Amino acid sequence: MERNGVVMTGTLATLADVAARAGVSTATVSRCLNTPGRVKEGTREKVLEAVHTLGYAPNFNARALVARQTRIIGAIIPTMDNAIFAAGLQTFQEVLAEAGYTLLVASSSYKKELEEAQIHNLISRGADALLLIGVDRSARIYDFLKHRKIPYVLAWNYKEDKQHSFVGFDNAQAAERIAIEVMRARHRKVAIISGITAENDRARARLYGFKARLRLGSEGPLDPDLLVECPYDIKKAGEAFDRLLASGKTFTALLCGNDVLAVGAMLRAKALGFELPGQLSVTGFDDLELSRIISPALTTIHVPHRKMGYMAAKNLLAQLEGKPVRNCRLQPYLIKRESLRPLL
Amino acid sequence: MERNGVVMTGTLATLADVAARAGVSTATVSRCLNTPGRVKEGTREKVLEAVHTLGYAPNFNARALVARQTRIIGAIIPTMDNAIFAAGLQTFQEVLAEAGYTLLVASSSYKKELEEAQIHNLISRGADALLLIGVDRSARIYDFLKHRKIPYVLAWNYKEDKQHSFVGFDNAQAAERIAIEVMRARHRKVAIISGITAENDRARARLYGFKARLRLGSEGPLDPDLLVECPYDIKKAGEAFDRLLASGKTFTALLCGNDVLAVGAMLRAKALGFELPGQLSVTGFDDLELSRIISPALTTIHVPHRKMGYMAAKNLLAQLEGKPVRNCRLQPYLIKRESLRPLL
DNA sequence: GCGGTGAATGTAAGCGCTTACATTTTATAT
DNA sequence: ATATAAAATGTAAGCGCTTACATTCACCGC
Repeated sequence: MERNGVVMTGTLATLADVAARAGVSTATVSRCLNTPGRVKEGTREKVLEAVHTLGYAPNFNARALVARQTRIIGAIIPTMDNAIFAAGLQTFQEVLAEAGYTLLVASSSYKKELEEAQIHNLISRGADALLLIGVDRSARIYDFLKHRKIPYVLAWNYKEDKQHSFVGFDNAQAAERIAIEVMRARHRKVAIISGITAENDRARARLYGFKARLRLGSEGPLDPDLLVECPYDIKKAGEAFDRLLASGKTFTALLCGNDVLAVGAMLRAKALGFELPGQLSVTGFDDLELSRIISPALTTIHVPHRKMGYMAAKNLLAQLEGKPVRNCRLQPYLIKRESLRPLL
Repeated sequence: MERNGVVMTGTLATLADVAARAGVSTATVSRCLNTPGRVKEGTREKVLEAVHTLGYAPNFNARALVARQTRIIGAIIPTMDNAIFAAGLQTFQEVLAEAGYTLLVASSSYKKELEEAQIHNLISRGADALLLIGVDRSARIYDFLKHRKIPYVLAWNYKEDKQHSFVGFDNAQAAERIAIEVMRARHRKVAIISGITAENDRARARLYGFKARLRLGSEGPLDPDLLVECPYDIKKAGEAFDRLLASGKTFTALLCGNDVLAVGAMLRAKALGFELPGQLSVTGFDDLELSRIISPALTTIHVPHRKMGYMAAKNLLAQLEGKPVRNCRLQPYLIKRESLRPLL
């Protein structure tokens, strides 16, 4: 029974089947596949021929069991639902693929316990290394990783901390940068839509940066009515904007912890008849594609997504090869577009 | 040596270690973990205690080797780089996770050979089932899948074809639907920006639908100068728009094979000073978030992303349980927004 | 032709787990 | 109490592969 040159047997071809058909031992077949240089030309041909006619594909699980590595790298991202992590992850994956690694992606929905479960899952599945977002997780997890000697890199955040491998940037500082810009534009009544800070160290750092600078620029601390937290979701951000309005307090600028939030708020504001940026200035964070699409185009903080993905992959690869690695501090920068207008 | 209640040994805890510590056999430990109902209360406690203090995590590779299933489901999508597949995949993943499966995502960059390699890779890694996009791939691949009895579902397309499991929709028909709308709006000079048709059956079907209806509405076939193909990328779509303009031919409406293309073209058109939709009507396809953000908001075809992800997951799960499955034909529909304006 | 050498190949152990089957313990009926 | 069935547990084979080590082969100089 043969189709497309592949012998169709009831059961799957194994190394032993290939060996039998090629008239060699399983060891030779294995070498043929993994270290072709170590088998004689003629033998190799016989084996490859057998591999081909039997439609043999190696069983990675068996291989992983003995070789103690899977060449799988796991990534746990908070969400696949919006574009925040897409570009970086794509680059990350490309670099890994080039090095013969496969990326296994899981998402934690911004939940700590879920993330811990996912980490265990990926490790149990034999992930050789891990990409994690942010640094804020229990010591138990880091102990576990250290115990099992699993290389990992923390992205989207940066700390002067030799304990972990960081490939990221200082969220608080970048947030301050944009807050400075808002103050320079003479806005003094400023509202904030932040990401949910409870389980997200980046959101927390950004909010911290916003507040720190706002406090300097205006008199006294931020009015709690002018701060709302909201998941990174366009529709929810619109509702958050409504809540801000409902407080009855006025504000001339709106600082958002992320472009998705900014876009959601702007869409809602426009629907309510606000004239942007004349009546209200809005700023974002992350420089997603969205920010160039919305009108007025969003003033935001550019985050080097692709570079971050690239550096994270390189860092992990280096760790896996036992090479020394250095933390990588990326530099986000302000992008001025039209959504922030100076107050007269 | 103990930290956080986890005994730190030089080497990793195995089933046998747990068994030894709990004073039972490996079989009991295994049952404890997989079919807890089959071990006595007291024993279970001893075992769980040992699992916990040893920081034991099962080795899925070993388990997969003997159990002949990994509870991994592979998905190969053309790109992770833009939002097209994100929402559907997120839902897909959620449904799978609930059923105890892990999603392994790979991307093919719209390249057929790369996709084939990825399929082999995922199967070698023990994927129990596969999610594939579109139907257009070599018979060799389908033979391979059939030979290895790997359940798979094809999404984003639909054919009356009992040979494969489809969860998708008729791209050509939906494309016709929007073309009809453009004709109704009395546009007769229409240009098209299509996705790259060579390796993408959805793009091909959409283009086919556009052309079929345009031919009916106007006299004679489409002017080849008014058709360009372009990858799903905002910037490249802007360049495609430039090429259309460079032909010197006039057109009052622009049909795009995807929202990303439409947005790219609109951004470029706006930058060139076009007034939209007064001077030019544009339509998209897919109803990505982008389409509500751009101004004027995009008239497009809504594709039920989440439902598709949900149904694809359910279909695969059913196949894995040996239940009978039916193809699922989703119904996309026209969404009228502002980017298409009737000609006077 | 011979021993010596390195290359090519073979032999077989064992990676960590599940599970069929065997054995022991416990519960139930008489 | 005893026989019997059912529940709990143990024993051990083996999943498909890699690799240390043993063996065989091919070829060299003398």
